Amino acid sequence: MDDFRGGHILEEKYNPIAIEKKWQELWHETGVDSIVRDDSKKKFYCLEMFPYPSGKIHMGHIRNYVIGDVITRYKRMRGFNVLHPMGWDAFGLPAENAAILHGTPASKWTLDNIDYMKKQIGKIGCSYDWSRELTTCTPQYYKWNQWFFIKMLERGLAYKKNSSVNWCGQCSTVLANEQVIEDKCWRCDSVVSKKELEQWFFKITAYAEELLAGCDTLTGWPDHVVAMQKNWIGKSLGAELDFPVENSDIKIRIFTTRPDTLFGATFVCLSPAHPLAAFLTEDQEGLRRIRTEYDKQDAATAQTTLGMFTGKYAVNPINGERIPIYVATFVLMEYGTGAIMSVPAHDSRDFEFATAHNLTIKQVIAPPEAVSELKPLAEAYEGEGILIESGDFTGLPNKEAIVRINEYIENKGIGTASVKYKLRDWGISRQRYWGTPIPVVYCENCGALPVPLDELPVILPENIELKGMGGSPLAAVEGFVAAKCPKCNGPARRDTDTMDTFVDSSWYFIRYCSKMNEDALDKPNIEHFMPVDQYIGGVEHAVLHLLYSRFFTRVLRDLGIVAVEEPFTRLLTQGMVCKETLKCPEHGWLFPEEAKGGKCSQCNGSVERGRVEKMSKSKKNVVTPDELTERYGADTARVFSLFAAPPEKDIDWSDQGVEGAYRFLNRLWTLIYSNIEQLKTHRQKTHTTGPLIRKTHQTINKVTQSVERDYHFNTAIAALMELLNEANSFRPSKDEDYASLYFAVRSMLLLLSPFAPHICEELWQGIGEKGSILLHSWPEWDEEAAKEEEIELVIQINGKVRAKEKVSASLDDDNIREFALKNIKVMELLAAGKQPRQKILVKRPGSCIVNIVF
RNA sequence: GCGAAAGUGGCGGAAUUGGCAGACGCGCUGGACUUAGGAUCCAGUGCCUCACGGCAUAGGGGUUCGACUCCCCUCUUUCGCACCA
Repeated sequence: MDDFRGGHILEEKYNPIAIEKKWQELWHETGVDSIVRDDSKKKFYCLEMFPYPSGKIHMGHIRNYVIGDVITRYKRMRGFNVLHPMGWDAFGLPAENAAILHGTPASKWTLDNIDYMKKQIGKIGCSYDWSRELTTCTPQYYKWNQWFFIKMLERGLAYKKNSSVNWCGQCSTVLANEQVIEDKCWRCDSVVSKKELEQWFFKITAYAEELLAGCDTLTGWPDHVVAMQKNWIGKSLGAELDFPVENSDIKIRIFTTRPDTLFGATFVCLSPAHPLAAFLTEDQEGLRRIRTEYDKQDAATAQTTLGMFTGKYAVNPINGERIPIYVATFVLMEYGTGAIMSVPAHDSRDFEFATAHNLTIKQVIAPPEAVSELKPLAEAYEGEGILIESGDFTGLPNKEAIVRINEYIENKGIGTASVKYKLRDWGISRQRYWGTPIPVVYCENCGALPVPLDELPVILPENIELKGMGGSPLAAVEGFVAAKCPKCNGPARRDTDTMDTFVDSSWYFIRYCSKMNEDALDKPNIEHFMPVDQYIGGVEHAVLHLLYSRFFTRVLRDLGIVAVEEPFTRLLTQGMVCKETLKCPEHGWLFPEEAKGGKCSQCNGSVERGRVEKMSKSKKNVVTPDELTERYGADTARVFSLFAAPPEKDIDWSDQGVEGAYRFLNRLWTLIYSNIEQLKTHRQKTHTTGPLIRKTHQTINKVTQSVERDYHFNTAIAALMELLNEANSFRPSKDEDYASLYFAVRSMLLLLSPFAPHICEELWQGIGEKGSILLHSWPEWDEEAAKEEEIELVIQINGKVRAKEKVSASLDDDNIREFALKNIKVMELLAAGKQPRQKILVKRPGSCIVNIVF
């Protein structure tokens, strides 16, 4: 700790590059910047979404990590024992693509990238506990993916079923969704088709209800993210009913959310993929055409009225009516039962279909105000109403009818109340190389068997040649595929698929609770640190990653590993980093240096200023962290990105804004440097009162409130700028003035240190404080010292501001009102004979308002 | 189409529970110091008006002594979902 003994000499000029390097090294060497577990303090777990090691850190990462770092440093100064880890989401397709295209082994590519990115992260001065650094592509990590897989298999939460994948016939390989570009293969440009493969699934639907109910406990999450989760789970209440097929003992089971409209069902629709479709349809050729359309349709291309009559009729079980059975492409096999009853009068899709096919439309719900006079419907009526032409249920409000009809069908044995979810089970098989091997072997005699737990991990072979042809790359690796059956010891072969990388990120926050040299699932560690108190990341993970993590946490809870059910108490979804784009009508997007003087450097044509868009290489509006830290230093980069907007909003990158942040730090430096001797001398003197002391207390208050209230760092920094402005215009002459200045400067450094740690540490040492500023506690404000002696009295007449005057803060309410009445403008009105009807007084900190109403 | 969020100066953005709209920064204007300034410092800067004053928080209405804030309608933008029966 000798390095923090004070007596440090400041350079005249602020030199961020030198001081940042110095302190980063010193903090690292002395361990000041890493936080060790200390059970005497309250824990705080602050986590940023770990990066995929794509090669370089970009501004989005920087923003994410800086927000997390500020929270970490702030909470630490407030006396918390903060867990703040970092790691690498290291499995994934880009590494595999690099291997296919350039022959670089995926592991080397990944580890090299991690090396480089770790250096970049170090340069922005974030304080991580690197003893917990994890890399998901290491066997030590993915072993546990396999372990969880087997545990889930044992509990029936992992199972195999057929599912379709994107298939490129030309390359004879499976494609991930992101490798399919406009229905074509990313490499050979040939058309992609669907292929059925047997794949592994995790039964997330078993937790659907719990995940949905848990949404209501996520009070620390942004509302829209919770809404997206609920919407994704998509619960709907309804009923399942059997519609018998005429002249047969076959029944068609349908799902509906509107049993109240049962009397209005005028036809039944089957999905083209429904097993009964082929069985019932007379025109097989026609069905085949529709099936082809159905298979290739997606949300954008779907036709709403494509379908055909099967030639058969069904019986409406509630009234015995004979209604036709259709096949329709708008009915999805994956949802509900793959068959519906169509009620064209009360469902817009059914209405459209019925109109196109000339089918009966029978109204059974009337709007409450129009029961007596019904007109033919021009569109489906989907609102509330009263049942009509519905047998014994006629006259009931439809809400009530749902309940009564559900009871009726259950009693009659023709149906049952039913709950459906949009949420599907999570398919985790990937026909890919760079991922966690699925720990299953197939024996000819014994079938599919999990690898015994004590044989884990199943190691992913490295340095294999990837050609990008054929099915799963691992299938071509002889040494990997060959295995022994754990049951009969006979020859067996391994599953050659790997797991979805979302598996890796579904529990990494639990792994961090223990150091890398400790047991991965150490219960006391997990119990101590979980849940994550503050999670920070992009909205793009609002559904999948967060939902999978919530699912995994519950599975791990059921396995006795975790005690909590929700992994993330508070969630902050930070906005994107955007920048203005520049475009030449001839040459497209331009770099700023190609558009000097508003002219395109190639054709000299005038440049259009494009929209402000998310930074991306293709739009040529990227600022790299490297150029920024080399030019201005990390502290400037940090201050700008925090000052530009509150964290949840997008920020608009501006080079001039960065300059502004840099100037702010320079002004701070200059203020301290130019008063350094007096500051050092008056360090010990107790300060007195005065405007600067008062402003300092107010600033401590303001900064603390801004941080506490939703991490609004932009207003916190603004308050510090105000204090600096006031300190700059303060002209000290007496000893006590310098003592005041010292107090202001010292507080300012403490308050600014989470935002700009390097410069604050340098100046802290410069003014002769002892010990690292990082270990200092957050300053407290004194309510009394922050109070103004004089307050501003705003005088309103009929709600309009007419005058402002300074009055003593000690005046009581009546005195203030009296004072306001003596105002010249008020007097004029009084003299004119008007009588005030009301005198409303509002007190605010530092000011008060009197509204005189005539 | 459905759902959610948002709309404030030339720009990014401020404004506890309804209580001085525009904090702070950028930009711009003028000045100082300079051989010079794209450095630094000082002053000014919502709009209209010579001024008194008036008008301003997407637009329109309402509640209120008082509305960026609450209520109703309209417009625009962004995001999510998109045949989920």
